[in-house]
Amino acid sequence: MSVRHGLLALLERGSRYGYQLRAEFERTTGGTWPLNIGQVYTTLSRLERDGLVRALPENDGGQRPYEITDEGRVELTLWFASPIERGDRPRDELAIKLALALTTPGVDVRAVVQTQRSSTMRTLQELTRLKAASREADLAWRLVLESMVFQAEAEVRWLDHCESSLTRYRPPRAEESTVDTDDAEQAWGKR
Amino acid sequence: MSVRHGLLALLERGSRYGYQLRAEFERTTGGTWPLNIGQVYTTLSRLERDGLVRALPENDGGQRPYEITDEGRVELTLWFASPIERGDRPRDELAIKLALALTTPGVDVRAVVQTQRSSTMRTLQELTRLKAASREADLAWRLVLESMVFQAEAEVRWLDHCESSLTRYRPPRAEESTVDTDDAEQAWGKR
DNA sequence: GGTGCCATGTAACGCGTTACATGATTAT
DNA sequence: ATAATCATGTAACGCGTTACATGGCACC
Repeated sequence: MSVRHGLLALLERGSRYGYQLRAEFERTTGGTWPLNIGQVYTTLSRLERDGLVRALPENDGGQRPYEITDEGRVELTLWFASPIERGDRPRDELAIKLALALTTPGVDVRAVVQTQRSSTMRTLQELTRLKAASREADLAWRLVLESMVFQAEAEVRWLDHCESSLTRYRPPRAEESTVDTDDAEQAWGKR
Repeated sequence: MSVRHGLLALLERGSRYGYQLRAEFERTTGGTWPLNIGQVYTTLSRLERDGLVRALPENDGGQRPYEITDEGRVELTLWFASPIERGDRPRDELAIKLALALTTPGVDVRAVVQTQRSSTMRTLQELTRLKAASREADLAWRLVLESMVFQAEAEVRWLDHCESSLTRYRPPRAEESTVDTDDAEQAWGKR
């Protein structure tokens, strides 16, 4: 929903057409998340269908600007007023990968952790470089950048935490409960 | 791709059918990200189509187990071996929301930050509760939990950072560059 | 006999991405 | 002239979610 609401927010500043919307969206987020132009048009169509946006007549330059409707303003206000909850976020692929690596035979979990750590550290360096190059006037873009820095730092800390947990952890002996036979008939077959 | 690769990883432990896959997936991630059963079947179909998985004949119980193929094992190994890069991740809705809130007229950015902060703090409490209730044996689930804790903590720190930036920041006077007129003809019209 | 869980699917839709088609204007 | 950029769209596909349909089996 980021794009949908993002476009709505941009239209709250005044009427815009597709290409402008993409450019402004990418500008305020510093080009971090490039926005496909095709998606702008399809999203505008859906917004129009839902009555949150209204298409204006094509102007001299052959451009088709849109404006936000009152209903759109309500929706936008609601978006800004409601927090993003845990359930709204997409699955965390890294967490899932590590969780599964732990119980997949033949996977060197430590290697997975280390590879990710190196990659994230590189990202962190790149972010620092970008931060140094950013104009101090552009608050929005700086905050987005810093959001990514905070996240990357947290990820590194978590990866280190994972490693030390791996060291400490002794897997429970197969006395009971845990099952990792080849075919899972024991775990599920008889019930 | 989390689900696709996740299922592949589960099948590496041995042959499984749809319902089992969902249950195991949710178990190793502690039910944090519930997995729709419909998606399991469609994903299995695509995996089969791509030759990463093979359907086995229906068994006595009317179940249709799948097994991983050699090609599937290659794909899985690749997944574990390659880190998750910045470009792979989805857009961060919170960062986008805040960036846009900054330049949308009539939006109380401080209120947005505070609302989100409260929500994230509540999440953090909930996570602490869950952590206390978790069995120490289940390493995967604990690590997933802790990943979310680290992320939530980083988010709170970032929100605080945003607030203090807002306080410090004086928006650049409209002498030059910045444009926020109603219709954006000045910004784009003449070029 | 009904309720509920196990189990397998299908359909419809939204979001997101890539690629392609078509023109107009601008720059070299 | 032709190459690049601006600008608007369409098509196809993957992933994800919700809802619905169907059937078997167990339990009360």
